[in-house]
Amino acid sequence: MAVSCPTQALPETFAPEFDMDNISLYEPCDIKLEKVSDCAMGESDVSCISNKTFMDLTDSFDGFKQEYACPFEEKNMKSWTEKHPEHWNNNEVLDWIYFVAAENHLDVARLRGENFQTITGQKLCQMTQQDFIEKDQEYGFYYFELFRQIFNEAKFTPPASVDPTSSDSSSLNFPRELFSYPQTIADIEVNDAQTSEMLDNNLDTMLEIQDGVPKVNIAGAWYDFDDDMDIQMDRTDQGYISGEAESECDSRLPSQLFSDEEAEVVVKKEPKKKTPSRRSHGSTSSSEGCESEDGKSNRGRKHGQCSKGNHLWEFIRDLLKDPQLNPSLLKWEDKESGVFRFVQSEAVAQMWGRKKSNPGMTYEKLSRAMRFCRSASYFAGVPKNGKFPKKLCFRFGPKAFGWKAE
DNA sequence: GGGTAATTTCCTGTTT
DNA sequence: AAAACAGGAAATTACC
Repeated sequence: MAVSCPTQALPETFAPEFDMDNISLYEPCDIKLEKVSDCAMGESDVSCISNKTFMDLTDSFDGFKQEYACPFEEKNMKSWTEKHPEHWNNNEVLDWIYFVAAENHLDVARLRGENFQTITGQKLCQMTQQDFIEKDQEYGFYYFELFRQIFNEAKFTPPASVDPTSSDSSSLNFPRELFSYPQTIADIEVNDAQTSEMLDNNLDTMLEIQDGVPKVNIAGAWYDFDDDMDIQMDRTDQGYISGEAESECDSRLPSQLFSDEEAEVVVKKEPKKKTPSRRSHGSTSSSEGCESEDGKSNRGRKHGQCSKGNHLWEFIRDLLKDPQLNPSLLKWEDKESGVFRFVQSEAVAQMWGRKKSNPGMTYEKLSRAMRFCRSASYFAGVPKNGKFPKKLCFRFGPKAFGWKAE
């Protein structure tokens, strides 16, 4: 790969600190369209940023629209594609990190996604190249460049310019080249030989289109990749909100929380106080404070999160069998007895979430599912003989198979 | 439509 | 103190 010296010095940071008070997320329809790229990153001012509330996703994605027409028409898009990166919450940042990794065939075993776990979009905007590299020595530079591109080149338009009833629903499709690398990795002006070598090495084929369906390869098994694109969001749901409005129920994505109709109301509302105790055993009270608009609880699996024959223990087994992921992501503690340990627990959870079309997946939830699998004998208790770490360790149980076989 | 399996989500309390 | 563990409860979807 050709490595060229930067022709232009990168800005120290993406942008100066923004004055959030001046950033209006719900501008009226007569806002004029303005390209973010018109104001160079690093010298941007608030007036330049403040009008950009919604990515203009209408142009230059015909190929992408065709390729992903079905998933996007029937299903939904990721909430981070609907906001300026500055407004991403930490879940959206993490979702973007892993989306980019999948799109660009990065080696997730070496990606330190968990280091971005608490980073919000606003924080990301303020991070220097060095900050990115500190978060992820291998891919930090790459993500820095990518994020800078998104920030500089993303185009925004006010929400009203997108008609939710329009038959051209594909206009909501996100600009793939803004979130994956546009042409080739070589386009990044890499001045670090190690980084460039690393990027070269990570273009192994993990993603393929099979029968028109994108598939990702984990441990030799192909998993549907179109599922990864699913977000539980209504077609008409174009919510894009400020971070402050997201506190009603942390686990729900903003896009799941707000429809067009309710968005305006919600942002005016006082943030709902959390009920002190929700451990009521009554039949209806358990979901108070966290109900969707139809009054139903947010609990339980959403559409598209079905198992489809791919169970959690199988997914874990397949990860362990993948030399690219084992031992970086998770590793055997004692293969003979089936004891393994999560090395990057949140990264595994993110991968599981991607597989299940569930961007809200966390290690906490994954581990709860693991404990259910344990009670169902797919996993078993780890021997408490002091031989194994007390945390993040699990063991395959009598109902699991195929983990020992080569 | 009912029952069941396999989660997902949320929670409180405990242990490391 | 924070992270991880434990497990109850309720909810959902897929499948039989």
